[in-house]
Amino acid sequence: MKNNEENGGTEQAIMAAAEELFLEKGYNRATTTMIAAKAGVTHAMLHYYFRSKEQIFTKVLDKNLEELLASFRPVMKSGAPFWETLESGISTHFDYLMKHPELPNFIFETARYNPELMEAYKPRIRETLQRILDFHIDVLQKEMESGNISRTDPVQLMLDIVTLNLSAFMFIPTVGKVFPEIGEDRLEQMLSGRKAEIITLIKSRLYGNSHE
Amino acid sequence: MKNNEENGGTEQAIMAAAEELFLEKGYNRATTTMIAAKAGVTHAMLHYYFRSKEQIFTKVLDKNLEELLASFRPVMKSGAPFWETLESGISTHFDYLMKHPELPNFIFETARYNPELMEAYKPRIRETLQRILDFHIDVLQKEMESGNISRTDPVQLMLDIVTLNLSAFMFIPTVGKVFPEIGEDRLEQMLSGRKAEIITLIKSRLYGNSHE
DNA sequence: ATTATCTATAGATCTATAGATAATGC
DNA sequence: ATTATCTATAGATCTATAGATAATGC
Repeated sequence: MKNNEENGGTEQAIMAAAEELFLEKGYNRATTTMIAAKAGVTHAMLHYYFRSKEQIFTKVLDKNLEELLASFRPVMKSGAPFWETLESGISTHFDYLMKHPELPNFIFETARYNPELMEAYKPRIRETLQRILDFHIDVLQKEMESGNISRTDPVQLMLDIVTLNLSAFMFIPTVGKVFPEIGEDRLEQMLSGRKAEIITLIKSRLYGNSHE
Repeated sequence: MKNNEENGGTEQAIMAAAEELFLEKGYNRATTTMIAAKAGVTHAMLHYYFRSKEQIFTKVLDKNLEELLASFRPVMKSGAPFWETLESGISTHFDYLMKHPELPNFIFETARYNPELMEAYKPRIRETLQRILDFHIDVLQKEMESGNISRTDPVQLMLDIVTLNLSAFMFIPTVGKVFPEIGEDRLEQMLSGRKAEIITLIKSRLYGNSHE
């Protein structure tokens, strides 16, 4: 009996099922039993290929955390004028999340309820966040000194951007869970409307706006 | 053997323990075993007084959801000029959450992973949110027409305010769980810094600001 | 007699492993 | 001989209840 051709092998089938369930339910609520069922394999197979639930989860987390960190990177492609750079950063970040809408909640859930599973990634997370912060502190400082933008605490500004972007993807689908009658379409609309709104919000925070 | 004088009776002790654990861990992760242990009573007592885990949870949810909905109400004490009203609304809402920092995450967690437990509350939630929205649509419309504020989609503006306020209380403590070395003080600072920042943000969104 | 408590246990479910069995690659 | 799979089962843990026992209020 070999591998299980269709889904690219048993191991891949397990990984795929695990990823889907972990992203949807988080570490504690997604059981190995459910994962096996969804992958269409016997329960014992999970342990044959991965030894433990924690190890499967770690593989899933690894991949997805890497993706979330990557979503912050394009923010820092520099060269262009300040606002253009920042705007395209926010925009790229938002678009990235649009393609992985479950990402913010998955990482949040893990960070909050299973922080020990993130231990190994702490240095890399730290480093990424620090780098982003340093980059922006610098640029913001210069812009503020030349009077181009309002005075702001860089940490707070980063929190503005990050929490606005992330929470869009956390809250809107959750509202949909409690009120399914709102309809996918309407929720989609609200979500994609967020992007322009967030950019406008940050722009007027920095530059003011003249009642357009 | 009567009641268990100290903690105001066994029933109260169970409720208190249950509330603490449900708020911290959510419905699924807080087990009846843990609740009994924390309350210092035998496990059977939970079922003697409340019959089921679900019923204990419902009592906790009931109380806390009521509080969250109440946190939206003061936003609508009207009479004063538009911006004063809105600002005091945001501020009051933020202060309210400051006193119940676990509230946003608790309700979010329940809505996302146990929406069926919120069924009974849907009408009241709907109604509260609708009322707030209607109120603001009205006032915003007027202000926009007289050219006092920038053109905005009221739903998006409400999302701005609500997600900014709620996510402050969800993300900052969670960052603290992954990086305990940041320290309570620093986190407290970031959190209370949010309030002024959020108000400034919304104000400049509506009125612009002249680089102060 | 009623109310409160404890002990013991049922029945589900979850993670994990041991050991038998079948297929594949030499 | 190695690799993959299945069956069966161990051992934890979780929610829930039955039934015995003790305290309280008449």
